[in-house]
Amino acid sequence: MSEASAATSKPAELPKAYLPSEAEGAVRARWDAARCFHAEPSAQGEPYAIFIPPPNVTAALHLGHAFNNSLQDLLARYHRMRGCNTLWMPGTDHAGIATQTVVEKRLMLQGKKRTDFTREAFVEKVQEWKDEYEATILGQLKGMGCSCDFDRTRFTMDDTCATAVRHAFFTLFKDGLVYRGKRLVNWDPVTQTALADDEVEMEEVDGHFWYLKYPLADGSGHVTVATTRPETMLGDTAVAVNPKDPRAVALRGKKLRLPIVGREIPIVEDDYVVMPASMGGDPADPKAQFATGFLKVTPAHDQNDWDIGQRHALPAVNVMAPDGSISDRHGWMDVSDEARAFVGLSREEARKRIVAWFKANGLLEDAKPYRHAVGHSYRSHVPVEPYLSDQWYVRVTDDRLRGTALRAMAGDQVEGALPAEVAKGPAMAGDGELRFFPARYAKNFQMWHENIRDWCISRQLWWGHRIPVWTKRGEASELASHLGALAALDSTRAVVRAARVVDGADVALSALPAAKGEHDLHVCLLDDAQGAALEGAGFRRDPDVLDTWFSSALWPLSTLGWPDPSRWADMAGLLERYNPSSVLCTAREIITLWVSRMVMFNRYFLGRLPFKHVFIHAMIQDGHGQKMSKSLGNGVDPRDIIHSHGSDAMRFTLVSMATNTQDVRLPVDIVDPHSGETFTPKWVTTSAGYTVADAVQASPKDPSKKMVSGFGAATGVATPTEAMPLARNTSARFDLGRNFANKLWNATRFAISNLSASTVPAAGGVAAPSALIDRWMLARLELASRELDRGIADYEFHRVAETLYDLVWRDFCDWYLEGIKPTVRGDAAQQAILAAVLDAQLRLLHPVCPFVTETLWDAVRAIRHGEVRGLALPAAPLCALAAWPAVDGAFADAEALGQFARVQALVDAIRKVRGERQVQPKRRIVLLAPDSVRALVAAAGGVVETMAGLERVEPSPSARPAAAVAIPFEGSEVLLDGLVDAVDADAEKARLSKLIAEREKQAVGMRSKLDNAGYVAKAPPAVVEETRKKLAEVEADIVAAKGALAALGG
RNA sequence: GGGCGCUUAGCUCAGUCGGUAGAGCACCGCCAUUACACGGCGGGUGUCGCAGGUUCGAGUCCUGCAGCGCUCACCA
Repeated sequence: MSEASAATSKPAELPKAYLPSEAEGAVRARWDAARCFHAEPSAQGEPYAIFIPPPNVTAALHLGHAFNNSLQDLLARYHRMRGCNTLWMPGTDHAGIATQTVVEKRLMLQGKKRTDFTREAFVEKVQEWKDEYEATILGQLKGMGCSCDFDRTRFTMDDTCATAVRHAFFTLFKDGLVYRGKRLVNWDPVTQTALADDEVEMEEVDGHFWYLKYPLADGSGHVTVATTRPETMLGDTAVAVNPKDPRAVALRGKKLRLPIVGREIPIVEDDYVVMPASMGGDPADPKAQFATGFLKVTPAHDQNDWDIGQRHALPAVNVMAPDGSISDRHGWMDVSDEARAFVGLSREEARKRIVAWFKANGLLEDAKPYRHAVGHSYRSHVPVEPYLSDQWYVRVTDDRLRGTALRAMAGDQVEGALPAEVAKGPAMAGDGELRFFPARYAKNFQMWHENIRDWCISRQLWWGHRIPVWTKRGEASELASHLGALAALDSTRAVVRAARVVDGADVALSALPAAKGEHDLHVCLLDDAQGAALEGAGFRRDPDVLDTWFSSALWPLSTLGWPDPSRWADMAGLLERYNPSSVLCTAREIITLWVSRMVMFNRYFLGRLPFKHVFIHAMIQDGHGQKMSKSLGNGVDPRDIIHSHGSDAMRFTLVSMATNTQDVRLPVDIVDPHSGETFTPKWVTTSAGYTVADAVQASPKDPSKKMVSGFGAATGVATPTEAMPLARNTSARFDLGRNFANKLWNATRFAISNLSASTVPAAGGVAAPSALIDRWMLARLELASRELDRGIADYEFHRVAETLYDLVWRDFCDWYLEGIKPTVRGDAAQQAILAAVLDAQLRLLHPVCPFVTETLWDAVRAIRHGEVRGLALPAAPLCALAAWPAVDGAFADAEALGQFARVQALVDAIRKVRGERQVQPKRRIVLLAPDSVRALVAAAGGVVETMAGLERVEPSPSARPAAAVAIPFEGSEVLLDGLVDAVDADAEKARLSKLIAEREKQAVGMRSKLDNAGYVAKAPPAVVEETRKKLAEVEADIVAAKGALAALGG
């Protein structure tokens, strides 16, 4: 920093209150201009890297993201200041299904749908949406002060990421870890796409158990099946019974006539079937309570039935169209006249009609209400349909994926032991190095991987990474004619595979010419170069796109230019330097969705962990205990809070809420745009049972004036207009941070005003502080800096906020600044210490409150007169670039801490009397005290006089002055004189009586302890001794107080 | 149903190795003291969810129960 620029920062320029809105923009501009946060792999320092969990581009960020990013920024700034070569990689996620859905919803408002456009035109529309929200999100991050390397901002569908995705898919395909399977998928009939297991949400639904009678084909009776989904009976291909069921023998070999359809279906025996409790089934199994012992088997519409079908070679009859309606065009051939009436019905309508049919035909035995959990699409919120279709899968159950993820876990965080087959897997760099904070979340990770199923990665969407596979279907012999041409393809850029259509099983290419039946010939291409030729030969590119998490899983690789950083500008060296990264900061639900997949992919593709630590933070809930989410629309825009309280205030408050036990509840208010008044909105309950702010709110000042709530705008229920503007949110919770930032501002302003008057240059620095209060302040600083280091290392961020709050407010403002007021202007050494403490404080605070500290930086640096030896605070042009304070352990001064604690206790005791007796603040009083107390007062160097409002200190007199008030202190009696002009004997008696009662209560507790032989014998001697000492003190206090009371004639 | 959390002041939350409970806000007094009213000084407030157990001693450890949240499973 130049002298000239220092001179321009005059203390007089600092306004009386910190105004974030005026400071933040300028600070951000200075950081950006200086490119403070740009990471260069060639630079010095231990690498410290964080990958942002890329926010999806469906909507703007809410406070949950602000929380997540405040913590990441804290970590990034702290480590940067500690000299680490720090990269915080920013970016956004394309969020395939979510983003496509919001755009489709927007089109619906215009009366259009996706299929009115070409694929390219629709993707163009989504792209526009993405551009808008990507800009909004990046702007929000900047507004929050995030120290991301924005030069390196990535998007999961940009060229760099797309290249990584393509390479990853190709590699997995080549290695046999991607396969095509005909399976039941979780099908969303509204968005008409497959969903991964974790995209399905279970919701409690009131349904029924229907008991349907299926007649035996030979007319000899019937069996009764129970079902909650009678509409699927159209696709039944068997009824199963447990072989142990006593009725099974008589039914062996018999057939049933499926009602409505007329299909003749077998009775199969399978021990999967639960027997009813009455037939010897386990009464503890809830299924045994309502099961009939006969299970209808619908392989095409139920996962378990599919498995039974596989075991008994049953056909699968799919009776539904992709939109969930009953259809005879997707695998159902034997439609009877009776059944035709149901074709075309929605699944809901079909259910009603089928139940009615059974009832009308005397085949409905019973119907019982039943509440159960049903899978719903996390996107469209309709029940998911198990649906038979061809999809692409990643074989994550392979040891190369699942096994490596489990072996990555820190040994001490593994519950029990890893499964034997996993434990014996090949060793690899990073094994045992993945650690979760808090540790309990390791279990989620472990359980997920131990029970993982193959991952369905194809999605029937238009927005996303298109699957790079070209397929031709036909008779094997016909397909074989292509083999020659395909063999000529460069094997490093193309992989060919063949699969039987009926079951998706792989077939060796060499066996294809001789194979019978329909086959698929799949060609996976690393790039599109050969695509046109394939299409010319009748191959068709797969229309589907990849699950969004496929690209997210590559984030720590793709953002660094994997597989070949050298092909991108300015990315050389990134991968080596910043992968593995240091920590991933995210929320619980992401452990399975994202953390798991990043670990598997990073280890598979690069042989390394993507990150060493996983920090899982709490969830931000609204005032009603509901998680803030983009889809619910109850999220609060961080820009609203920045507007009402400032960015630092928001950050400080969020950091203080980062405890590692509970989720955080944040009651939210609305700011009336008409009057500026803050009020509690009118709440309404949504159909799903959530409590949200009504979309349109009335001004509390003038109910005729309306406004749109954040919920209204986020859900599109109401559109803001000039007359009905969007109302910002706010929350009184952020007052904490705002007050804190303002306190720091004013303390610094005041300190500067004391220092700028000084002309004393301190050459060589202050050797060792001599005044108690200076020694104490530096000891507190030393303690705080260690506490901050610990809090950050343990990811216990609320401790960081608490430590900073106590340091600045309690120690620095309440005691240090007040205590040195009389002396600092004339004491050069103290000035140097004050200036150094100010400087150090800004640095310690910077990771949490970057804007206010940066705003004060120049002014504080300008008044530094000299160094305090042992407190290294090297100059830096910006606080963001300053070094973390190196506080010498020699400042840890237990004696000063102990002695100052006594000073504080004495001052508190005097103030308490002053407060109770309502002594005017300006009034100086007299302290009459024994030698030990006067020695303490003297050692404090005037601090007691200043803080307690003492005029003078005198020895204890032999006779108590008439107007004096006695207070017990450390077991001796201290008198205060001159409190009031005339003593109020009654008030004084009351005060003393209360004090005696308090002390008696304490004494009783301690005596009963000491009277307990067990306590004295078994408790640690130091604890017993401490109790004795305290009791003696308390008893002395009582004697003193009683003496004073007696002197008053009480 | 399995698993993981949580239940502490009116509110939002801390509470480390077991030693008689803390913070911020809110509330009540007093204070326009020349850093800050986004402030200062002082004040009251608790069957630590319930019931047992271990221990000289339990908010803290153990068991059971209740309620809340998340998560996995469940469409017989």
